[in-house]
Amino acid sequence: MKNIGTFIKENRKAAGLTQEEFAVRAGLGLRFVRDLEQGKETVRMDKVNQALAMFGMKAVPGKADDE
Amino acid sequence: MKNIGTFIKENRKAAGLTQEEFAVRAGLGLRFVRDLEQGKETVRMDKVNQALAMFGMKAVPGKADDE
DNA sequence: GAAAATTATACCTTAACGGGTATAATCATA
DNA sequence: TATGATTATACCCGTTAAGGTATAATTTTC
Repeated sequence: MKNIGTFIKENRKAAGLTQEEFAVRAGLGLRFVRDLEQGKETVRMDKVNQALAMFGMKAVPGKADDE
Repeated sequence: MKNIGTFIKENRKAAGLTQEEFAVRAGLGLRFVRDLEQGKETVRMDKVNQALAMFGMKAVPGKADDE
């Protein structure tokens, strides 16, 4: 499974949303959405889950070596 | 899939480690390990991944409705 | 049951995340 | 190319996570 930032970026685009639109709808700050999609690792999990929830997902444990 | 805190708690116990031993081996603070296992949602993702890495895992997107 | 070990909760300090804003860079479209 | 839209990077500040320590509660072991 791809990393979470990539997942958000791809699904956001597939939904036809800009980062700004996505941030507003998810109730997140634009800066956070950008940091997340940019692969920042020190983000807060509650915010990450708030973003993933837009696609019916959440952060769960997965094999680390899955591409 | 269970939430991450539960995953850590169960696997840590299965490995026969106390929270303190686990914290030391993972290079994490004892307080963080406790907060994580207690279900604290505002933890930082890099620390969560540091804990999951002890079992070859990392945080990935998963279906939100999986029990 | 008692004692020891483990875990949970509370207080304090330091470092940094998240948010806002501004500016630069990149991409899309004509 | 030019123009606009979108995304990336940088700065400042308030809030808070993380870690340490101490104490209480819980669990385990005898």
